[in-house]
Amino acid sequence: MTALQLVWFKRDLRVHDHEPLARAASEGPVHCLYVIEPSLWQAPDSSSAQLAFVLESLRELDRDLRRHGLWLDVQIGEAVEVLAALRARVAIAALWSHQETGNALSFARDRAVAAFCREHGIVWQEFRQHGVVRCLPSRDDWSARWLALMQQSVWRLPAQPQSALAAEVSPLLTQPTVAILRNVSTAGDDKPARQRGGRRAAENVLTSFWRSRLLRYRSGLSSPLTAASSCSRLSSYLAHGVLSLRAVVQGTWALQAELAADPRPGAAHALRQLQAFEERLHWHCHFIQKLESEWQIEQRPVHQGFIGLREAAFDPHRFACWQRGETGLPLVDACMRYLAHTGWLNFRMRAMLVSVASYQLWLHWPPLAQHLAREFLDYEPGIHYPQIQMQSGVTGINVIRLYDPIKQARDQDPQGQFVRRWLPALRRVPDSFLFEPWRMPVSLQQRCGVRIGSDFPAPVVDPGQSLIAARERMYAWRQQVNGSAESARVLEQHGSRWRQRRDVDSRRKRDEQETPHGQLSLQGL
DNA sequence: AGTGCAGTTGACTTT
DNA sequence: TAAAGTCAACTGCAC
Repeated sequence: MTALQLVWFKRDLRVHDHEPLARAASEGPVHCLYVIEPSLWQAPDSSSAQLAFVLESLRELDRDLRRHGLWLDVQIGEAVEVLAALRARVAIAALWSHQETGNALSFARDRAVAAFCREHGIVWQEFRQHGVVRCLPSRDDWSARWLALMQQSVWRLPAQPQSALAAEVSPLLTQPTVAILRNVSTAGDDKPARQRGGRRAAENVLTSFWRSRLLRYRSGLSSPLTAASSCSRLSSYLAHGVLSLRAVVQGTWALQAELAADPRPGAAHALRQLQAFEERLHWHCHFIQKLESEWQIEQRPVHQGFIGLREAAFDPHRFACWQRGETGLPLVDACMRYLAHTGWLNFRMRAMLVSVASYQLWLHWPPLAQHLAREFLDYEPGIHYPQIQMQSGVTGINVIRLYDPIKQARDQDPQGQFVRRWLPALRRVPDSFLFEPWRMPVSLQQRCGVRIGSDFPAPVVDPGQSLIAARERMYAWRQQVNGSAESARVLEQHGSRWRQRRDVDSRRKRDEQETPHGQLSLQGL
């Protein structure tokens, strides 16, 4: 019996550009494993829709592996138990996987696996798949590290990888992978319009973005009406690793190079869109790094001076209204229902949902984070928690952004198509009242066939007053923590160095203008 | 043709 | 990926 190279798939459900798989395959016979871990899928931040997306991706992963003479062994159980059972039957030469920046549960699971490996003398080889650095000493040279990783060439499987004999490994040999997947229940997948998992779907989305949708990227990003087709829509595929971030970055660079050499007038426009997109790929890793560097921020605020800000004031009724899309604020409710239906929402509207919950409704952020984690098909813990905390104003280092849902509606959905589509009760309300239907006189309500308070909820808070109150509370609180050692620590540990660099640049530019030197100073003589 | 003025736009600051 | 306010520059128009 030859010892096998065990490749453990987690949030990296692909064959292309898979470093652990490629390296393991050059070492000896490979066995590919995915573990459906009940403790993770029963956790309050995961949902059946996400599981269904993963199962769809596993099905295609198995198919792609079989094209290379390999196959995917899908096991159900806790990771350490599954590994122990495997080890009882076959010799494991090494465990190969990508590093994962997950939640506290997957972190604990990884520690248990590490202990198991140590105990049994199994070497666990982990590799980076994002521009995220374990045990990052300083944020200062982070961008350079990101660039270096993205510039490395993509990994390919050796031509003829050697598969570990299935008979040796699996007692379920008679049951092909697809049958196992079919038996996993996804009851409760309540998102009829969600994206489908799998490599084929991912490639189609990527291709349509690069071929055409790209051109409306910047202009269509903000409005919920256009975002679904203008945004890249890669997030779910990146979150589950169906696409490799590096491959997307390199594809973006290649297309940029092509466009830079293209003399046609449209090329410059396309190039600008791609630059905006590339910036966001950067931010992707910047945020994940925060959770990697400080895993505790899943539970407590990044800035500990914000402990106590909202906890005691938590109002379960307001929270339930927000969750169900029944706040009585039309754009907020429309967005929540759209999200429940599709598992996706564009960035600006996500920010608005969190802002309204955090400020107007004055809700503590962890319950918001948990609800949205389940709703987002593209839930990526490393992006999720830092983002929610930033939008709810407890990081202490970011500008407080208070969204006015009425202004957002007027800006992003001026004709009210989005609101009317997702809130049929308001379909006949005229534009002038659509975003503040509670202002309608009763006679008008009757004429539009909607009674505010029964057919459509009355607003759960006064949106104007609650916004003003929240602003006052936030600035008072910030005043109090300003200049504290904690503020300096957060900035040092998590702050983007981008702003700093720009400040230096603009200061240099200003200095050059004010005190001309060298040849420039001769110009006026 | 130049001036004054109201209204608009954009860059920047403040909360 | 805020919103509101300030200010200077600009625009169109009347005289």
